[in-house]
Amino acid sequence: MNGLKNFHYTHPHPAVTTDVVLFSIREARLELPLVRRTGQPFAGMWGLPGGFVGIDEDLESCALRELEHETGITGVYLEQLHTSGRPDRDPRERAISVAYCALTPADRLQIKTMNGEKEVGWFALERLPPMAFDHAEIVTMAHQRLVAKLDYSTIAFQFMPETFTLGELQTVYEIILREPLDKRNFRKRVLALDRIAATGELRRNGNHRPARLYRLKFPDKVEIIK
Amino acid sequence: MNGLKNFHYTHPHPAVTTDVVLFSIREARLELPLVRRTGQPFAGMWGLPGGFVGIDEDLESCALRELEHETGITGVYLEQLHTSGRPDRDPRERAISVAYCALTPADRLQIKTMNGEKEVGWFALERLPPMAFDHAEIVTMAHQRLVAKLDYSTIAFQFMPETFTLGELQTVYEIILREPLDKRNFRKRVLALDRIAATGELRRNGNHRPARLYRLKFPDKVEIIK
DNA sequence: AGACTTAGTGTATTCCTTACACTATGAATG
DNA sequence: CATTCATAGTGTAAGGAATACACTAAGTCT
Repeated sequence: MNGLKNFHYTHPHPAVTTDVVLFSIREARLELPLVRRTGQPFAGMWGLPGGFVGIDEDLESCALRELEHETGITGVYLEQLHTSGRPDRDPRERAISVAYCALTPADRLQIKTMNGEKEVGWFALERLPPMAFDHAEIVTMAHQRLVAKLDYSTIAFQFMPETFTLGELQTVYEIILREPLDKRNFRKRVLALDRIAATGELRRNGNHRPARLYRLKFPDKVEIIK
Repeated sequence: MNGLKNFHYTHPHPAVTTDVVLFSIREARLELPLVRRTGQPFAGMWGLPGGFVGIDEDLESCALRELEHETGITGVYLEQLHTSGRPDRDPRERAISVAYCALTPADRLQIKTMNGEKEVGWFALERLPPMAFDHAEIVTMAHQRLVAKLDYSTIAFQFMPETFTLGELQTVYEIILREPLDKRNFRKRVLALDRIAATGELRRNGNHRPARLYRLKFPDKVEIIK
């Protein structure tokens, strides 16, 4: 805390923050974590996880640090989304927010929720609460980006756990696109990408034929396709 | 100038700048304007037009203002590109740059070059000089974005003057893509977009049949296509 | 009048996308 | 142990989109 120090500039500098829209697929919905704000402004309201950029801190590091600090979530896929700088977006002082879009498989969550002092809530994209600042706009932008990237990149693979079935992968696409897909065409297309490989293992769940398990060939890479 | 004033904060704030990569097609090349730096750091080197964001100034306004101030160019198409914030990118102080990608037809230029004190130079994308800060990286990103957007948006139309021929439009595409296109297929595709309309006028230049002139139906709109 | 230069036009083929229905396999049930 | 149940897994035909390709049109220049 620098509460007692002062920093001087010959011209005024804006505050810079990062904010993260972290998507995950939970309970067959596209959901994201929001943090209950404790201080002013917008105290008590929900907002994106984020905070001020350290003076020697990279923007991505800041986004990841604040995400971990406020939600306990680490190891996500992260890409820069947009920088919002409307002069009136923060009533206290000029604040510029560099927004990031992040994706993570649902099985990486819940390891350490409620580690900070702040309340964290998961919200379905369809049922978002009123949000602080211009965070609603940022979420909209992130969603548009996600949908757009679905069909020219391998971004959806970032929702998948270590191993997964083709049925599960198809379900992820269907949830994001909000429409059913043809099973045979989906498999044909996704296998033709040559980005996933069968592990040789099977998954046995319900009273039905077991499904082959697959894994990503390049787990952390999101590629432009076609 | 605020040389005598001081601004105080309880925690350090970064400086925020905007930088603009403005593409235009000149002499059958993709070119962009750079500004000779006068002050430190990188004095004497070339850099993107840009500068500090005013404390009550929108980011886009800043980009447009600095572009006009340093190069005299106005009325361009502008879209946000990327925000660079590596802590060491400016040797003086922490500086975060919001980069914009801009496009303009060549006939809007040269109206008032050299209006400021700074030297402005146009450089072919293939023959860029050494550049200040991380501006070379920013230009690379802008170029990648432009090429990518060529085939899923109507962005290339932003290079065209009020009226133009299909041959000129095809040449623009060929310059950016660095490959020749089939004339009949190009016309079929571009007319099918239904974004340009014949004016009814003809253009007579050389010793050959005159070409029909077209204009954009929605001059300022860049749309996602297909 | 003839040569030159770019404008302007249509069709056949190939490739990709889409639509579509049945068999396979293990679990659960009685 | 036979039957039911639920999801896994597979191929082909038709339609639509992208591609390859060559000649005529019209005005200028000599």
